[in-house]
Amino acid sequence: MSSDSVRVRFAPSPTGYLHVGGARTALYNWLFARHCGGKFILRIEDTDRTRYVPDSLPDLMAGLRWLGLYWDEGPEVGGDYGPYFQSDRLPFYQKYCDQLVAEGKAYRCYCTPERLDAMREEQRVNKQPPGYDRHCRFLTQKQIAEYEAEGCPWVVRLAIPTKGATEYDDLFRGHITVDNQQLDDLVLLKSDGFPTYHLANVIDDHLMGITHIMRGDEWLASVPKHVLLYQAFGWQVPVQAHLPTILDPSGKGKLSKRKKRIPGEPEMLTYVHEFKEAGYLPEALFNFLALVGWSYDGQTEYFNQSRLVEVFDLERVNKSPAAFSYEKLDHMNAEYIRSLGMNDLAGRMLQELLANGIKADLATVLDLEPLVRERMRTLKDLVPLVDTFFVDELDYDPQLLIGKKMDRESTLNMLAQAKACLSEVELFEEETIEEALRNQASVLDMGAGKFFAPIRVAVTGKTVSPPMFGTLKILGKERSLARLDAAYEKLSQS
RNA sequence: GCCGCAUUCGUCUAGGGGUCUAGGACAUCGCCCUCUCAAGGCGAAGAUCGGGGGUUCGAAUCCCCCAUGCGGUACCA
Repeated sequence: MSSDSVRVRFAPSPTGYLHVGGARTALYNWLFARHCGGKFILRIEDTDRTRYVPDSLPDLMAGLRWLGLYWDEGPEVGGDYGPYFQSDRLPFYQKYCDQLVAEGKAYRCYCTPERLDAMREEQRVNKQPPGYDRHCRFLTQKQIAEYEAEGCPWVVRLAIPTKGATEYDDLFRGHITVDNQQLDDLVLLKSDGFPTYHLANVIDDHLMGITHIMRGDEWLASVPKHVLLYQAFGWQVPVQAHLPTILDPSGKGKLSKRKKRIPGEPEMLTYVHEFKEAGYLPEALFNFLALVGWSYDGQTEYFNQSRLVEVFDLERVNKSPAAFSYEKLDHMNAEYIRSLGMNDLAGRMLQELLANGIKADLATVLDLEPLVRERMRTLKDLVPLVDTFFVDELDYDPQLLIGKKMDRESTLNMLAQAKACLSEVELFEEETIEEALRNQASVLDMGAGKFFAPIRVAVTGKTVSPPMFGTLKILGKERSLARLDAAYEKLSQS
C-alpha cells in the first residue's frame, strides 16, 4: 500500500468526556497518520440517542486539541467524506441495510423486547449460551405479511452463516479464527431507524476510505461480525489493529471511566480535562500516553511530538495490557516542567496563578521561576509554593518559629539578630543576603541551618519553602524586615 | 457457561534459540550535595522470564497442556 493513501479515524461516541484510554487510541491513530503522511479523521458516532451527553462533544474536541491531535477531516473542519456525524448519515445506513435485506443477507426481526428478555431468561435458567434464537430469520411470507399489517416495530438483523468459521488478521494479535456458531444474528438497524455501532461503523469506514482500523481491545471480539458484514457487502476489510487495554494502577482492572475513590488513595484521574486541570502539561501527557503500549528501544523514553511522529512504528505496539502509572506520569511531567524555557514556564505559571485568583505580574513570575521550577511535579504545585509572596499578612502558628532544640527566648533573640543583620544589607541581593546571614550565624556560633529555620518561617509562614535567600530578595528588604517584626510580635505574644 | 486475547523486577518495558549469571525507566532504600523541600550525583535491592510438559547440543525466546487475568457474549458504543 502506498503510504500516502493511509486514512485512519478516531470515532468516539458523545456519551462521555474524553478518557485517557480514548486519548491514547486517538494518539496512536494520529501518530500513525502523521508518520505515513496520511489522514487523521474524526468521526462522531452518535447513534445511541439514549446515552447522548450534550457537552461531551466540546470536551472531546477540546481534549484532542489540547493534546495537539488536530484532525484533517471531521467536525468544524469538514472534508470530502462527510457528514462526519453518524446521525447525519442515516440515509446511507438505511440504503445499505435495505440492500442486504433484499439480497437475503439480513432480515427484519419483529421480536419484542419482552420476548427477547423471556428468551434470555430461559437460556439462563437452562444454562444455555445466550443469543438470539433466530425466531424471525425463518418466518414465512405469510407471517411477515401479518407482522407488517399489524404495524409491528422491527429491527434488521444480519443473517450469520450457520456453518464455517470467520478468519481475519489483526496487525497486533495475528491470525484469529472464530467459529460462526459463536456468532449471534446481530442487530444492524434499530427500531428507531438508527444503525447500531456495527453497521454504521462498517459502512462509514468503507465510505470514508479508512485503510486501518486502530481501536481499543474491547472491539476485538466483534471483528468477526464486522468481517461478515464487509463480506456481505462485498467490500474489502480494512487492516484491523486492536490496542491493548489500559489497566488501572493496580493492574487488576480496566482503567474505569468512572472515578474510583479508594479511601486514603489519591484521586484517580481518568478524563483528559482532569489532567489539564490537575496541572499536567499536554506535551508530557502526550509523551506518556505514547508509551502506554508502545516502546521505542526500551531505553529512550522522552520524545517530543515531532520526534514521536518520526519514530512511531506500529510494529512496536505491545499486545499485552498495561497498567497506568500515575507515578511515572508525575515524574515525566516534572521532567517536562524543568525542561521548559524560561519564558515558556513563566507564562504557564502566570496563567496558573491568575486562574487561582492571584494577581501576579510577569516580572514577578520571572523572578519566582528559578526558585520553583525544580519543585513542581505539576503546575498545581505552584500556588502553595509561592502564595506567601502575594499576601500582606502571614497566618501561621508562632510555635513553628521555634526550631528543634530551641526555645521561645532563643528564637526571639534569633529573630532580632536576623532583623538587625538584614537591616545592614544595602544591596538586597541573594549573594549579599546570604553572606550577611551566614556571617551572623557564625558570629552567634550557630549552625547556619539552625539560624535560618526561624527566618524561613517568619518570612514564608512555612517550615518548607523555596530557597530562602531568593525568597528574601524577591520579597524585598522592606517586606522582609516587616515579616521578621511580625514574627517577633507573634511569638512574644504567644 | 461459551468464545477470544494476554502472561519478563511492585509498575512500564528491552528481549524475537547461544552475546541474558536478563538491560533501561518509575517507585523503594542507602550515601553524597545542601538553608528547608526539591532537583542532581553515586550506589543497592528487586524477575529461577505464570506453572508443567516437550523440540533442541542449547529456550525468556519455538510447540502443546494447565492456571490466572482481561475482554466479548445488548435494539451500548
